[in-house]
Amino acid sequence: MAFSGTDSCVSFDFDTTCFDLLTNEEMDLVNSHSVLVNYKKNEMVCKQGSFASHIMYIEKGLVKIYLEGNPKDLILTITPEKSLMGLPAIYEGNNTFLYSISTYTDTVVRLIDIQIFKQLLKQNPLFSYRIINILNENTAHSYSRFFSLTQKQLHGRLADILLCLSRKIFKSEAFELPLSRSDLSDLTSMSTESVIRIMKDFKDDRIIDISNKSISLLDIPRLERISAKG
Amino acid sequence: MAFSGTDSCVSFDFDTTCFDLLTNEEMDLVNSHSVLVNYKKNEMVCKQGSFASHIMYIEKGLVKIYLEGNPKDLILTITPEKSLMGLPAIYEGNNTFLYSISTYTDTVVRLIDIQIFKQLLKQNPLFSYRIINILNENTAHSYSRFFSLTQKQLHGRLADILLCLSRKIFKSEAFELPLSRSDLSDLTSMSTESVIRIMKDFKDDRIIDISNKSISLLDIPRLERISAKG
DNA sequence: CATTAAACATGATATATATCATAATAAAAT
DNA sequence: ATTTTATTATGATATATATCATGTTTAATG
Repeated sequence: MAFSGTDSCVSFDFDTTCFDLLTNEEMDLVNSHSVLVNYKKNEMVCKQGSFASHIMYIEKGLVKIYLEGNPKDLILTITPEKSLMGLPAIYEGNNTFLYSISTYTDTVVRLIDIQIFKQLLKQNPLFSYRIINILNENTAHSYSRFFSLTQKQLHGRLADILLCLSRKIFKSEAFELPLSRSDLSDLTSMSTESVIRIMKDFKDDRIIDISNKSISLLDIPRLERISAKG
Repeated sequence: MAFSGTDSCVSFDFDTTCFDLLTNEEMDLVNSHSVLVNYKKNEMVCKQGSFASHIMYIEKGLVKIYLEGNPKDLILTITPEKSLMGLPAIYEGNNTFLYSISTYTDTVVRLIDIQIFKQLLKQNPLFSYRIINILNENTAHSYSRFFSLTQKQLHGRLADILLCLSRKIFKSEAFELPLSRSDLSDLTSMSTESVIRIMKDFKDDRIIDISNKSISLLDIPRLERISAKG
């Protein structure tokens, strides 16, 4: 597949922030117009469709960004710390959140006044150039997932997600998964039962090992082949 | 469905260009570093994965932007004139086209040197602010389609596309469709036969009328209900 | 104009995947 | 600790949708 495989994943690399490009005065402005908020596990950080008064930056924690659906949600990305969220709300004429966000772990989020953020974009072109880079990174990621979800079948989609959780989020071949099977199903656009069955297939074939919430990828080349095949 | 319906569509509204925000000197720079190219029907304008030396602006015509897949492509958008394309290639470290583009009609494209475009972004913050708006519009559109393709079934997906072609591209309830059934299938992520069958269903139910390449939407409220229901 | 190729159409069949039903665990709450 | 609730698990069945086969119409080409 032309658009296959390993980058068809969950989140993006860009964890250098954009804030190093601000002057001291601009940084002061950010600090004086932002607040730190602590969220507990499974709390909602923002609600799709509501007015977006702020841009969010995860200082610490892990969240999901998702579209709300009936009966099933669609998780767009799992996003770790040092990430900006809510950027698409910077759109003249409709300042609402495109998606909902909720936490998997206790999470610290910096909420930055959107007007201040817009002002910085308008006055500091290197800052906005960096933001354009981040937006484009997100777009690339989004297309990659788009392709995975629409062109691959169950095994390929789940392989994509497992590879990406390992590489981009937990940066290890073995990790404790805070997501439920139902979350994995919202991430791969399949039923929860299918997630469970395919996890079992992978386990029976010694491609992964699972015990409760612990997952370890035993045969990554094989997972990559499954991902590439579709 | 929370993310249902009418904006789950093919292209975006933003046909005000960004070039009105440039100074005369900047506009001169654009003109001296861009070329107009004429493409015939069914020609490729850019190839996914190749180096992106330029940003593209459609002066006239109609194109598809798509991800190449095997065996099937995934059409991301149908894009009419006065649109910028290739913006995601503005990404430090990997200047390649994320997608391929090819024409449905004879098309005139302005190719703008990407280095000049980047320079303008870095020196003119209002220009880059406008580009951020365009990127965010594209993101909103992309999520909306993402939702449609992953959460709705065939009838809903086709209804979405028909509504959007009518509203956003042809701006009429009756139009000549330059896309083949196979294109509609790449757009809705279903088989060509399914497109044909569902078009027939819609015709039998007097929701649309089709004769050869002419399509007219007879019962838009009904199409909207089909779209909303999934 | 004749010929070839492409697009459209339709029925029969196969299959991937969801849904439903019912347990068995594990986690949370009283 | 014990009840309640959520999560994981597994088999049987249903169904949406793709695939295959074949024919027809439309468009392209020599």
